[in-house]
Order: sequence, then structure tokens, then C-alpha cells
Amino acid sequence: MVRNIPYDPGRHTVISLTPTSYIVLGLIQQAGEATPYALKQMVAATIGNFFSIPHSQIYAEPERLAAAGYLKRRQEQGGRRRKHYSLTARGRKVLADWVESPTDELYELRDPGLLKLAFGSDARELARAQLPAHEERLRRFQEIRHVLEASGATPEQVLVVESGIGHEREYVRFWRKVRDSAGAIAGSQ
Amino acid sequence: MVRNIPYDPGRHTVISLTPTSYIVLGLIQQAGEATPYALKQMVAATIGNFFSIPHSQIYAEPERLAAAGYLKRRQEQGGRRRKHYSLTARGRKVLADWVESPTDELYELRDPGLLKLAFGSDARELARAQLPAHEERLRRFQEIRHVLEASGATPEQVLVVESGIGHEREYVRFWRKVRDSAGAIAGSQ
DNA sequence: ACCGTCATGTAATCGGTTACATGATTCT
DNA sequence: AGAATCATGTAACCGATTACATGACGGT
Repeated sequence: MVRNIPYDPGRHTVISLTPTSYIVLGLIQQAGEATPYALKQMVAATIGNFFSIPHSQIYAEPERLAAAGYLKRRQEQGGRRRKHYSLTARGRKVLADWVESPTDELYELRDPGLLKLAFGSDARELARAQLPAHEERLRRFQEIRHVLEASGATPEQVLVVESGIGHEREYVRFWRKVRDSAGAIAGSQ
Repeated sequence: MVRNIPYDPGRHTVISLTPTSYIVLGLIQQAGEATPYALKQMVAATIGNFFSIPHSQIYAEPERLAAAGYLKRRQEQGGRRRKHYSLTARGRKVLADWVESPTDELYELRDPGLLKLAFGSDARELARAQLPAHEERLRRFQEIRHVLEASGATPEQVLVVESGIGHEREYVRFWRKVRDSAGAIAGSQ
């Protein structure tokens, strides 16, 4: 009974789905149909604030997903000959499966500032560089929350931003503490 | 006057130094000399708790760094023929330069849980998966802090762990809030 | 002598990053 | 009409991940 397979998987390239893949799939689902540039805009307005995805990736990833049968492609004939991507049934399914399965996987904290601190960087000098950067990001996150609340974002999307705000508050607290702590080379400033 | 160069850079492969590179350099500096396996142990005891570095990387990275002239290699003759790595003058220098220059670069938050939340996952179901994982990691970080305080770790290293503790507390708070919030499908549980 | 696990790597692949390049619109 | 910037890609390289594989050592 190996015969009775819904469709031939051999027609599709097999790819592994990375976080980037799900971001692209998720954004395309929200948009219905999107060009890479539209995706770029969406990324810049949302997750782009959490971490960077180079635009070359935003052009390449939909191609990968299309080759694997998760997206379909419609190309304009005139002008810019843009490519518009939308979900296939397969695409909708993998995305739904991923979204619906709760994960206990945790984030990874790759923080260059903390890394330098651990390896002996001058704590207060570092704090003076890190603190303003985190304060600015905190402000940006708060703006984003306002925008999201104003436009009709889902409560879940607001929650995500609030999580970011919580972490930035924690960072600001942390680096302030470091900055104000009595240091080994106190008086150097 | 292009002649008067301290040494010939052409002898060395040019590589880019990634966070992984600095982790390896930093750990080798702490140890004085280390085999990949020793590095693996050190990683497991420290940053391995923040994120994973596959062991193949821990064997490959010192090779890269050695080819670029940042590490020197001593190989055992008998038995396991282990390779012991230690810093060269160049290696000490790039590491010191990196450590000493305060960075305003920020971390990137790549959190699969938050990603799923943003794309419409059931919030409370997710919370039930994420919460225990974060609670466990919080406990582990607190243990690590005790160990570090007992063994003679630098105050900076203790600070780094405390930062991790702060973030895990924030996560626990967040997911508790999500779990206990009135959900759209309240009563489904 | 055997077996498990500790220890040490290599091979193959690929996603991601960096850099390069150019066409289409819009503004002045 | 020219400049600026918006928009859309491609090429090349490489670090990271996954999977495979095997040798050394310690205990029974």
C-alpha cells in the first residue's frame, strides 16, 4: 500500500523550514499575496525591529518556498515584472501545523555586550555604550505598541511587543545598575 | 614606505571573526591552553546554557583561528593525539581589541514562542508549554550563580548570569500573564 | 574480552551574509 | 533631462548545522 500517496513529493525540492521561512509564510498569509518588496516593508515595520533580515534573504526565501511547493508565484508582464507570492494549500498547512503546535523551545540570547562583559570588558564603559542604545529601543517599542493598538492589530501581536518592552526595561535596569556600581577602577571617570 | 610591514599577512588565511570566534578565543585565554573537548566542557558549563554551539563547531573553529594565525597548535604524539590550542600574540591582540571596545550593538531576540504567538497561535496553550521551560531555566541560572559565586568567578561573570536571571524572571512573568489572561476561547479549558 | 560512553573528528550540504549591479519612478 | 531614491534582483562565499564515523579508555 505504498502506492496510495496523495501527490508526488518528488516534484518538489525538499527544504528545511527555518524561522525565516515561517516569518515569510506568516507574513504572506497576513497579506494574502505579496511581493518581496511588500514583505520587506512588513518586516521593517514589525520583526525588523527585533532583528535584521537582509533584503537579499527576503527575495531568496520566497523562491525557496515556491520551489518546495509552499508558495505559488504570479509574475507581472509589464513594467517591473514583479513576482507576487501567495500560499498554496501545502503552504497553508505547514504554517498552520507550525503555529498550532505549542513549542517549549526557548530563545537564544546572543548579546555582544554581555559577551564582552563576561570576557573582562570594563563594565561601566560598556554600560555607557549599551544604555543609550537600549533606551532608544525601549522608546521605539513603546511607539510601536501605540501604532499597533491604533491600527487593528491582534491582541497577540500587542503582547509580543509588550514582551519586548519588558526585556528592554530589564536591560535598562541592568545597565544602569552596572553603570552606577562601584567599579574596580572607580574614580577613572 | 609600504615595505616596512611587521610581518607578512599573506601567510595567513583571512577570516571574519564571528561571535563564536570570540567565544573560543576568550575561553582559550581563560584556560591558557585547551583541547576542543575542554572547550566543549567550558561551553557546556557557561554560555552553553544561553545557547547551543554544536560540538563540530567547537572542533572546527580553533582550526579556522589557527589558520588565520590567532591560535597556535600543539599536538600530542601518543594516545589520542589531541590538539592543544593557545593564543598567539595576534590572537591576544584581536581578543583584547574586541573586549576593550565598548559596543552599542544590541542582541537579537529570536524567540520561536513569541513568533508563533504573533502569527496566531493559541496564547494560553503556548503559555502552558513555554512557562515550565522558562521556570526550569530560571532555576538553572540561579544554580549557576551560586556555583560562580562559590568558585572564584569574576564579578562581571556573575553579572552576566544575573542578567540572564532577570530576563527569565521577565519571561515567567509574561507567560503567567498570558496564561491567566481571559482568552478569546475562554472556557475551552 | 567486551561494552558502553567518552572523546574526537570528517563530509556534505545549505542558509545567510556581503557585495555588486541595474531598472523603474519620482521629483525638481 | 538629470538626479535621487525606490525597487529588484544576482553572485560568490562561507560559517553553521546535520549526519556519519571511529578510536580510546574504564569498568565488569
